Amino acid sequence: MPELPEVETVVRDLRPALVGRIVRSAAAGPLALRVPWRGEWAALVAGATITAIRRRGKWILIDLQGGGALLGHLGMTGQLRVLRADEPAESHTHLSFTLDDGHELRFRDIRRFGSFQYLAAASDLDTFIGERLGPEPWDLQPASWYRDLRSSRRPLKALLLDQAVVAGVGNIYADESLFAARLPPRQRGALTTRVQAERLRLAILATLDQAIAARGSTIRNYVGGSGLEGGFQHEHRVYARAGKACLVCGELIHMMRLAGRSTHWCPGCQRSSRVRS
DNA sequence: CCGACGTCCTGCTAGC
DNA sequence: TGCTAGCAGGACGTCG
Repeated sequence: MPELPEVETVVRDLRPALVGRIVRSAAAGPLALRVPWRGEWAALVAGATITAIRRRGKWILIDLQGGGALLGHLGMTGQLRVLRADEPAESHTHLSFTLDDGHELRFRDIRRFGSFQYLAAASDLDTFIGERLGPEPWDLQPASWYRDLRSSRRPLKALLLDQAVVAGVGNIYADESLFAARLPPRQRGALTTRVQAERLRLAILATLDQAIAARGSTIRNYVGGSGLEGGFQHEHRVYARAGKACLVCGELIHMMRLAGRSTHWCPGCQRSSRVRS
């Protein structure tokens, strides 16, 4: 479910409820997440003060006093919320962290593609993130971004989904960004011009900024850290609009399978630029 | 080495 | 109305 704007919304929602709180205890349900929660982590987390909560790509980092950290990923259906400890846990709640103010941080995940793990040192965190994630979209350097696109034969859609190329873009925002940049999802990275690369970079930033302002997109399960649904699904211009008229040119939005994901685009607006010999 | 594809899991719904 | 195949905001391992 959650891409960068949704994760950013969760983190912003949770920050005031978490920073400064002390974790009293941690408890896991019987079903394993993608990374199984280890029993010994509970003792390492208990008693620690939460000093920060931040986002990197689609990952959530909760820093603990003493250098440890919790590292979470929402997968497709993950929800991370702070609720009163006396509220009954919803179905599919797999992890609960009791806080010192009568609340609990709860991780709920229907499909269990998400994960939550404890890392003992900041260097572990840096290594974990470093070997998976490229730059945040706002940190992309035009020159290296252009070089990365040019050096690959993969379709632009596949490059946008690759977290090592740019961190945080997922299926919705890849399609919306390519539409905003007027580039066809199937275009090979190697055929991208400097002008197109810059158009795409700026389209990603604009799309993500708008989505964050709308608190992300709720298609099925997503809610923010306060339990609120997102609003950006009402502003999608191609995603889940197959068969409907393009809001810019009126042609029908198409859907195809690309890089293993459903891909939505407008054949009128996103034409391949002819390479002339 | 790179890129395409299958797999993990549950729930909802489009289409028969 | 009732059933079921197929699909869903992701990441990663494997295969060619």
